Amino acid sequence: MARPKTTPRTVDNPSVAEVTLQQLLEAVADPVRRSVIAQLATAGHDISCGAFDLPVSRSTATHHFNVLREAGIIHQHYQGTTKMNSLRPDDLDARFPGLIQAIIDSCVRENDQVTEVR
Amino acid sequence: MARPKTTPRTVDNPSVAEVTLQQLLEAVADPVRRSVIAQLATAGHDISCGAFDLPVSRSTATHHFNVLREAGIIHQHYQGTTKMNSLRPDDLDARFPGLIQAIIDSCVRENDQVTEVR
DNA sequence: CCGCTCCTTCGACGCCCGTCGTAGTATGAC
DNA sequence: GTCATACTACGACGGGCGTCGAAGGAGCGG
Repeated sequence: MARPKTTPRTVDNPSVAEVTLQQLLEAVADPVRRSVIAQLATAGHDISCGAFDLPVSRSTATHHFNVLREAGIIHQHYQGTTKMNSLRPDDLDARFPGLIQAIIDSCVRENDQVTEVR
Repeated sequence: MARPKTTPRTVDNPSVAEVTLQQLLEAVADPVRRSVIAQLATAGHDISCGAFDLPVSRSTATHHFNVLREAGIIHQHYQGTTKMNSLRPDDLDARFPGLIQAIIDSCVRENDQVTEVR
């Protein structure tokens, strides 16, 4: 009712308290998602969804971004039609001390190895 | 094959170099396996396969122990017909700095929460 | 209004993993 | 030797997740 036909583009990033260890570890268990983490950590600035180098289709990529966001690993926000991604400030560290950082570090190393073999 | 009918009961625990990040994270993404980790960390001593409190059948438990061992997280050795399990000394720390310990800590906390709700 | 770009949603599909029960092997006690 | 115990190996099954393509909404620029 009186709902606008068009919904504005917003993203709701979950609060830290809503994230479970299960979610976090599942999110990180997928190589594509780890690649996203590595690219974000290496770049040091926000990256749009389309600008990632990923071996999957756009729709699959969207899925992975959702998983990462719901796990509290990345933060997303719209900027026009473009969706920007950044590693979330490590407030997750309060719930899982040291875990996020250790994971990010491992992801970066893993990614470096891959690119260095090429 | 001239393979002896009876193979003595030995376990080969993989070397650290053979473990991949993928293996480690997959291993840790399962709640049953995290429970094993938590119980080992809390106990502080070796635990036999049969002495764990797990919500799955014995054969399934065996499967999980294999995954944990191949991921370099636990060490197994026979003692008669009993197979003992221990958390592996953190030589994995060289490959994935801080990761194992952060995971173990999170597993313990997670387990504590569960038991404290009861 | 039109078209273009980005990203999302939906349904479908295939495969892998966790699960089980059964049957089997190794060890130790009697 | 016989029996009991502890764990393993194997085959089967079901559900979930990653994957895709097609179709569609949101914003931007003419």
